[in-house]
Amino acid sequence: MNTRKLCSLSAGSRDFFYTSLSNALSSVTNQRNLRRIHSLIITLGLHNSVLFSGKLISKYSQFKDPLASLSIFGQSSHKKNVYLWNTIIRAMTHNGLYSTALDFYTQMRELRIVPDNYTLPSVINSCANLLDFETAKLVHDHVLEVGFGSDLYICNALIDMYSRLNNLDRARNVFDGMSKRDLITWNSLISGYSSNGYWDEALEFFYKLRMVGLLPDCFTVSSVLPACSGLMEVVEGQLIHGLVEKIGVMRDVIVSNGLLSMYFKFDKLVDCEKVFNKMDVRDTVTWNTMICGFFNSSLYDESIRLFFQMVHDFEPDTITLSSVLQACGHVRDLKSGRSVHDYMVKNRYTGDITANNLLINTYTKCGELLASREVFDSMKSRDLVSWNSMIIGYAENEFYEEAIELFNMMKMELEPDSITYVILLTLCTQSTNRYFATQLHCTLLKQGFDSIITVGNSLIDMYAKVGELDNSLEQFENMEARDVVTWNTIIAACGHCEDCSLGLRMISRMRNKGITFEVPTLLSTLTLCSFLGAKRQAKELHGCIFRLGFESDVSIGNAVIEMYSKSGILWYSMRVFKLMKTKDVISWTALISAYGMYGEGMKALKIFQKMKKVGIVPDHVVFVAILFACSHSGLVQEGWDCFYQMKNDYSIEPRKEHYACMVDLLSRSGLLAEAEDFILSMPQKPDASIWGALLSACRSSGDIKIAERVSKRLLELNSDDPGYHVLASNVYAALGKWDKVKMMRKSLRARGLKKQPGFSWLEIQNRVYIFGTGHRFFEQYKEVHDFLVVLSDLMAKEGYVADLRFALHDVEDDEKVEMLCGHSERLAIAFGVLNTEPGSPLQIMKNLRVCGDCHTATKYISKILQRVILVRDANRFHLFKDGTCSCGDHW
DNA sequence: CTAGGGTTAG
Repeated sequence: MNTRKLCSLSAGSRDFFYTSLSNALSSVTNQRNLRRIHSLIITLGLHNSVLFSGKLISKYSQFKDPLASLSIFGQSSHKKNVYLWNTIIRAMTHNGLYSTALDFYTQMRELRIVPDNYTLPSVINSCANLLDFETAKLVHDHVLEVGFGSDLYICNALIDMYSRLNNLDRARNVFDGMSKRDLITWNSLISGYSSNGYWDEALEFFYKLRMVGLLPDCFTVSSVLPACSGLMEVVEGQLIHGLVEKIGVMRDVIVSNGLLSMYFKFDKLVDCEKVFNKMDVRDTVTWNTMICGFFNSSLYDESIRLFFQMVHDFEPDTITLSSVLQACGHVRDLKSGRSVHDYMVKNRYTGDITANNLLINTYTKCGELLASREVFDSMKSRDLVSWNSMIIGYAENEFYEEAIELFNMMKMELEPDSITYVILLTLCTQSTNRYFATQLHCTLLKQGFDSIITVGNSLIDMYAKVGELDNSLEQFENMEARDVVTWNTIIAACGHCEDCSLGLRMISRMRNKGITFEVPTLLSTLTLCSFLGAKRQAKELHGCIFRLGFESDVSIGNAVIEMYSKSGILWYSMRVFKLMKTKDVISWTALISAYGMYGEGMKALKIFQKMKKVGIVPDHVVFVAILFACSHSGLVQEGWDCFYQMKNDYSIEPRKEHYACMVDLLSRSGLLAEAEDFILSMPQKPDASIWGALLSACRSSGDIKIAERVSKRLLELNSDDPGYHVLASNVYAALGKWDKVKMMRKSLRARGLKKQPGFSWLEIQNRVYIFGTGHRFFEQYKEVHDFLVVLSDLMAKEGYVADLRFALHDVEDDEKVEMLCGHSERLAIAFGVLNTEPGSPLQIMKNLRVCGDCHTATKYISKILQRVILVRDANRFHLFKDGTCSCGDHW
């Protein structure tokens, strides 16, 4: 029928069409038909009717066309009534235009029109979505004012609103004031408690609900399940699971997803599988929960496998992709990572920033930096995380300059955040670019990032790791706010810089502030105690660990093993190792290192065999320990075996530490030429630590020719570590080339590099006494000096001749002897002998390596005085007994 | 119900 015909109809017929149109409007199912009816209404001139305007407004809003609704409302301005106002408010809320809805509500109030009980829930809902607490209170007052205070729907909406505004007291008040409640009332309150983390209350009301005889539905259950997880109430969770099966909401996907998530939180993977297999309807969230759950349970391969199973008949979303990419990165599964990437490209998922950021991350972890960069460059828009991820990629793969370059590029596009600075400060601890560290510190000060605690913590750590404890300390003292990590970091800093007394002071300051010790606190404290090597302190700390209940922590156990071994009680290390319930590769490494330090290479090898037998896969660190052990026991063949085993059986590329150990092993065993060839065959450029290892061995073996050649190489590297300069300068001193020595001293001073001063210390009756080389001002100095003179005579009679090559100054020979006698370890030994019972063992600690002459002298002293002397130097233990040393001169 | 970057520790 055409329009013309319609217009010429009689009044009765018009009534008929009026009703038909109204019915058609109510039952319209798509937007196209709605538009047709709309134009018909206009043609018929019925658009001024309040009824049709209202119906059109709500229909357009149903089909998500709020602009159409708005224009109809605007056009009928001359005769708006309550009905239209209500309709437009509901329409706006329904389409998420909450502030517009509230504007209409305000206008309505100004016109003194009261919304009906169907519209007020919409108004309340808008307040909730806008998180507008002030308006929320006004609306609530208005509700009470107009007498809707006990309306079920309105009260339900109010509870929901206050829950979302995180004001559970008000939600609870509304709940308590209601005379009639339905399941939605209960669900709103329970979900409010649950989503705001009030687990106890959520469970409490769940039980109350059951007591009043109501049957929970899928919404109730999915609200209360997180509360079970949150409270770690596995039994409650299982009970609810049982209930769910009984009342039959099991078929609901949301409920099953909730059960899955709960069982994953309790690590009940078997139950997860059961629930998953029972589900006949699954959705994307189901798969995401599975993939993410396996990831969180460290079953990365399983989560990758599930992804490829999922894509057969399900479309993943960006959350799925993010989860699976994380898993790929974790296990460095480049192949799967690439497949996921391919999938993303083929299915046009490449616009998601998060997924791309994770792609960068995955490729980075697999060492595929070019691929990371390709993703980074291909991104249409990048956020902070993109830049930070790419910088981390460069930093983790030791491309420090590239990381810095990217940071400079980043600054042109957007403001770095505190995390960027933390990343770069961490980079500074590894890179040797000290200039950049200063620059970075200045920039972050200018931007005010020094007030962010994590940045401050990273500054403390950075300065300590480049050896500038003073700067760490200054940063620490200047901080206005500190957290537990700050304290842990400053204590660790003292450990890195070997300042025990400062470390111990920091620990007591921390305790006085009432800050709770954490695992890292104790780990740092253990490191300090290991360095100190004092038996009493070591045992006290171990007791403290028991009292605090940290004894079962694996990393703590590992550090305790190290502490006892470095304190000269290897037996305790073994006992702690045996008592540990779980041991990781680090525990075994700690024990192997311990035996290595005592020169027990064969035992270390046996432990290594046992470790492999119980199924622990060796990592690169344990190979450092085993090579170190071989080198300190002169086990050349065994060392080579391990070196090749590492490459061939475990595909671990040797790092410079491994090369340094091998060079050490070869050169200590007198194979200097072989060691030099080995260095020249290295795939990487040998650094100072490698040449340094050869040089120190040359010195003890007395091969001056190679020594001079190696010194030259070492100096060419121009390392910042003063130790190597001192080593080279000692070679020239031994050669008598004093001009060169002087020149080097000068250049060291000019560059501000200071040789670490030598210190020795020992513990007598719970007190630690420290001696520095050439120290004269301590109690009993005269007695010690006189005793050393007497001792020299006795030693001379036994055949001792001072090895003047170890006196490092250009002075007369008798003065050189005098200087050697002033070496800190000799002072400590003499002091120890004078202050302990004759015949009792002595234990001396030294921060540097023991000098050759002192080593010989100590052998004589142990024989003449019949004392067992245990000396721990920077590298290992020497047990002097009756004129010999346990190191067999391999040191 | 599910998602991305950082500090302390061998």
